[in-house]
Amino acid sequence: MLKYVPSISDEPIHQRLSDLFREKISSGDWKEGKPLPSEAELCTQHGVSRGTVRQALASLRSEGMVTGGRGKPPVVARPVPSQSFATFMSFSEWAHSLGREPGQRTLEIARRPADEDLAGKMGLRPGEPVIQVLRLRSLDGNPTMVERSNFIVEVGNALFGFDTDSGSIFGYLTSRGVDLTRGRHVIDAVGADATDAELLGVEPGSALLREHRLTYAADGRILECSDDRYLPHLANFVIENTRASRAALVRVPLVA
Amino acid sequence: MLKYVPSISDEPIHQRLSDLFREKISSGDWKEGKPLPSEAELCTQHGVSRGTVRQALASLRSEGMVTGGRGKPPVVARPVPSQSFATFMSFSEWAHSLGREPGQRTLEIARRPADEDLAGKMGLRPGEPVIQVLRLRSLDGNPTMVERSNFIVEVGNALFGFDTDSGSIFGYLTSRGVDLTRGRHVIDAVGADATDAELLGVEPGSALLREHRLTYAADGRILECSDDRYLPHLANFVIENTRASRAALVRVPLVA
DNA sequence: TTGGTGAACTTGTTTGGACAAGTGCCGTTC
DNA sequence: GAACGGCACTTGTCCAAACAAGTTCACCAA
Repeated sequence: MLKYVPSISDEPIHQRLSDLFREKISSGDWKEGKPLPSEAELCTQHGVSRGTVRQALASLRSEGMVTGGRGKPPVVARPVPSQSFATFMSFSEWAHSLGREPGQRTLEIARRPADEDLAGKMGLRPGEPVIQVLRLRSLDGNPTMVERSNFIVEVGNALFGFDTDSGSIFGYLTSRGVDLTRGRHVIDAVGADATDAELLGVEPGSALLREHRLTYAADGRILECSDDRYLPHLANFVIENTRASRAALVRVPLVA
Repeated sequence: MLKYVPSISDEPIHQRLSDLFREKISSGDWKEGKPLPSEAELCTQHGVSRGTVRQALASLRSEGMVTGGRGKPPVVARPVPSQSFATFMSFSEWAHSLGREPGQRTLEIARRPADEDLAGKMGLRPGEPVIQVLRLRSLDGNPTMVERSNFIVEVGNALFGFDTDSGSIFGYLTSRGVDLTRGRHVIDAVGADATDAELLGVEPGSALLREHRLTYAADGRILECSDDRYLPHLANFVIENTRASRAALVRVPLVA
């Protein structure tokens, strides 16, 4: 088997391929609604076996970017790629991926005991200390989101050595070796409280889009619990699902 | 290869396996946080090859129900399975899957020309007629959501022969052969207007969670455009993502 | 007791082959 | 010209094998 470029990267082939395919789609090289090359063609083009090509395509399928069926060639369904873990977890990463400039103004960073509600969510004993950060995030200078984050001490203490006005907490923590691996996001709506209203420049009680997030480490510990409130006319959430592929999104009821 | 039960079903093996695994998890047979049997064990248990078992597990992985890594046994990450297409698309299906009783009161069903905004969203010419349905949906008798649906005439006309107070429009349409295959959902927040406020029993301007949906046919035509507004303390949306698996959810900005 | 080595086991990656099932096209036939 | 049949091509499914890479745990040595 002949490899044209003996890649330096140690990423598995199927992952490099799916990244390549994603890029071909987002760059418009493979156009929406148009069929992409057959599996056999992709095999010979990249010098890999069909299993590997299928593995790469399966990744795109599960994201809803590609559809297709038996006999029919696969078709580009959605030109907008789904977002990587980092892009979805980090406001800064997200902004950069859009070519926008993220901004942040830290209003408070404090260490205080968790109240009962927060302790319950984070699996701590009530009164155990957490590091709380309150920031106003902006896109190209426009206030967009109020971010309230709570970190466990072990993680949060590292933040006192970081200028939270300088950029991404997510990026800083990962560069420090904190292994954020999983996020659980609950999306609902909430009326702006006095703080939200003042920071975002809206009337108190205005509808805000809230993303309530729990961030887990690889071993299952909860590292962070946050409450992000977006101006709904500046950002929202999109999901696609099809009969063939289940969406990872779930609509849940809340018991009264 | 020996099959214990030569199944009558013509579903592919990997799909039957993934359904079985999903059921084992939701029934508590495989408990959250506990490792599940090794791939080799599952192979011998079900008399299939490793590739097939991995294909079944990949399905669960992409839904975030199972995690794992090289060397480590796969672990049940989330006991709540993701929702099928029907469960996520249909309020009635959703309620039933939770063991709750869905309710609906039709306030209006009308045929009128689409305004410019709606026509743009649905890819129609302004003034082309659509069928509009306004319903109040409830869970166990409690008002939960205001549903505003717009159907293209071809689909909507079938609704005049259906009692929209009797149950699921989604279910009725699919039973009539309408091929709803894809949904695009935009989630944001909105203040309650006068109608919402009265129906849901809240103050005008209260924050509501809005799901704005476009439903597509297999050939890509838009069949339905809806605006569902939930009481945020009664229902919301949850998504999980990990470093390994991209989520199908995307956070998008709105240009000012 | 502690530390390190290594074997056994696990999952991840990749290849190759075979068959089933669906689509599209071309040519034949009526 | 239209309908039919068959062929080429495509994707879906399934199997078997081999190696790479990480984890776990028992065993042995210091």
